[in-house]
Amino acid sequence: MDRIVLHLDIDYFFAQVEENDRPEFKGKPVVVCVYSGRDETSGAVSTANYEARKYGVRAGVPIKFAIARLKGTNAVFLPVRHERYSEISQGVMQTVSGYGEKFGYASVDEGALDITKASEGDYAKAGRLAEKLKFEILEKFRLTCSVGIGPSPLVAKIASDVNKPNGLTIVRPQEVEAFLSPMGVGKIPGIGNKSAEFLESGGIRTIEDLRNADPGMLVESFGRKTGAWLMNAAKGVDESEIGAEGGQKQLSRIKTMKQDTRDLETLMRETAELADELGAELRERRLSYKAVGVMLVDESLKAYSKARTLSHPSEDVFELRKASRELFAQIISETGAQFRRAGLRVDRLESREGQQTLF
DNA sequence: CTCCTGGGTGC
DNA sequence: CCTGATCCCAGGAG
Repeated sequence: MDRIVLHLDIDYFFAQVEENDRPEFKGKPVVVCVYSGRDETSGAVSTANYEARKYGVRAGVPIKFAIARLKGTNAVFLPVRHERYSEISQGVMQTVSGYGEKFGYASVDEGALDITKASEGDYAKAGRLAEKLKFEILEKFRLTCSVGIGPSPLVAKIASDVNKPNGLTIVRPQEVEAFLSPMGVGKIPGIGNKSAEFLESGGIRTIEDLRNADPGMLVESFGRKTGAWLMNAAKGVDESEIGAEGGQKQLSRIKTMKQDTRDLETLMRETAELADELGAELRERRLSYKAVGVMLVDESLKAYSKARTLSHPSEDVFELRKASRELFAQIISETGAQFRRAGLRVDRLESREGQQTLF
């Protein structure tokens, strides 16, 4: 039996949760923000509802830009509440996972489900399953979502994206080529702005163009692995198994500082809390780390990073502080830049004694 | 092969 | 005007 995959994406997730928690926000532009604290309105938009999107306010735009665009409207600006979204996400994804065999958590608002058996290989039945799932999520969580169904995780994900919000798009195997052909190459997950621009500069605009592109050129430009992925993706081919993801590999925290600095002690002070947070999370989840990394971003937003592998796995915050001090000092000595943002990372995580599974 | 850095992604 | 978190890959050095 050929595989059938369902991909689900909760619509404008963070903003939709805020609308549910504060029904008086419904109908207004809602902008969920990550405030950096540098000044009152510095930061970026995390999620905006559709009312706000009408004004060009989308994820990633500066908050100041959003304020300017929404001036004169009754827009609501809210800070992100990750714990709240995460709690709801777990409930939704639990519901989703009950509808199929294998489930994969793609992100806080996205999941993929293998429904080959649940649908008996029948797309009509798969569609009815999706309708039922959407209804249950609406009833239980008052959330709308967009669903795609297709013969591979890739096609299902792209399908979930074409009809939003509250969409359901089914792409049968014999329809895959016609479905993908006219789309821009940027619809393929993994092809962002940079890669799309590069491809377009070579005359490759649509997925059909990509399918007919020279494989040698793709491998030369993108490397062996990504080149091969692109050639397969253009045909909708994606053999990856759902739910095969390993445990978490890294944890990181980065913050924007009120003042630019290149002083080591200031950087240590600014990142002390980040180290504590990472330490707490390691403890809670019973993880140890085998490498430490630091990140700095200068005034022109250029990124610097350094990392070091430890001789033994550690679970200790002091070890993290000590290593980060040395890494920060190295970057400072190698450049004259003033830094705007500073961050810490613990890497190559492993489950501590007790063989608890990670997820 | 392992480690490290930088770049890209995507939300 | 410019957030924060994660993963993946390429390519160079050792």
